[in-house]
Amino acid sequence: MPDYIYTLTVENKTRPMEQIFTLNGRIWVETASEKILGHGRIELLERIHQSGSIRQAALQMKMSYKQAWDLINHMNTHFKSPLVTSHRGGKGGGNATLTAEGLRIIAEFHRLQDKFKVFLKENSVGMGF
Amino acid sequence: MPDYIYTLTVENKTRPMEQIFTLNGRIWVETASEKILGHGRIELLERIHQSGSIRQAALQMKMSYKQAWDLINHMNTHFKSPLVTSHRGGKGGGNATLTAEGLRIIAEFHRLQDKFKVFLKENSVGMGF
DNA sequence: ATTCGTTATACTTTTAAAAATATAATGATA
DNA sequence: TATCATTATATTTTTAAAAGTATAACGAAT
Repeated sequence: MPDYIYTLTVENKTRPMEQIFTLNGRIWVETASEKILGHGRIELLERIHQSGSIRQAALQMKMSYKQAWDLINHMNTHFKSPLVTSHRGGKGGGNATLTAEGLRIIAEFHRLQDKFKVFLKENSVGMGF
Repeated sequence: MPDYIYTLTVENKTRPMEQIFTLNGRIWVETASEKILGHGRIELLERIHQSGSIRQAALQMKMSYKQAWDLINHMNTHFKSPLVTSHRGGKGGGNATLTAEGLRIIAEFHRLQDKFKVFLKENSVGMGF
């Protein structure tokens, strides 16, 4: 910087001059004791749907196969009927597909999620922060 | 159990017969890169307000003093003005009090939280799960 | 001046969650 | 019947977050 230019720095290191605060959040489905369904599980279901494989879905989400399997198993045993059916052996080594109930659950969650997005947007503007 | 009593168990271990699913969620305030304010921090502010002490607030929440201090410091440096002022030494060893801005932020967050509670209740009934 | 309980800060240890690893089971296909 | 990639499951290792520990600074009250 040439020495005939002078600057006055008003902001400081720890508190940037302009910060944009937004309202964000998460919704999920739970019982009295545990979480049943949320963001991550829905994405997992969707990736299983498009790949036909638990392993591929897990890889795409950088999640261990074990974790993916545990989540699916948990959902399958906590909804009235399973959301995912899987088979091992055969062509490709095995496969996993969504049940009609699984697809319905995804759609239902998206419906809620869309309403929630509207809520967040509406309440983000004019926040007193 | 006497042997003349017979029982028929219909539910199974992994899937209790009747499960009540409810919608739950959390909201918070964030910038593009980090969380600024949520549930826990609001509770911390409130407990500092009523106890006049960071240490007591932390103890009540079973949180380490360090964690409490870090959270407060983070808030103080990320809002336009500090939410908490603190002093060491003197009567009682030191103290912490909320600023007017701190009290305003609590009220503002509660306002949002109340609206969110309504949202959750409205969308919990008739959920397709 | 000494005591006291708290604030402020650095450093170490614990803990729980997630990932990684290992291995058996499976069934279509070549 | 040998191969293959995957499902299913147990066990071990890694990791990051939180808690715990230690210590200095502080100032009112005695």
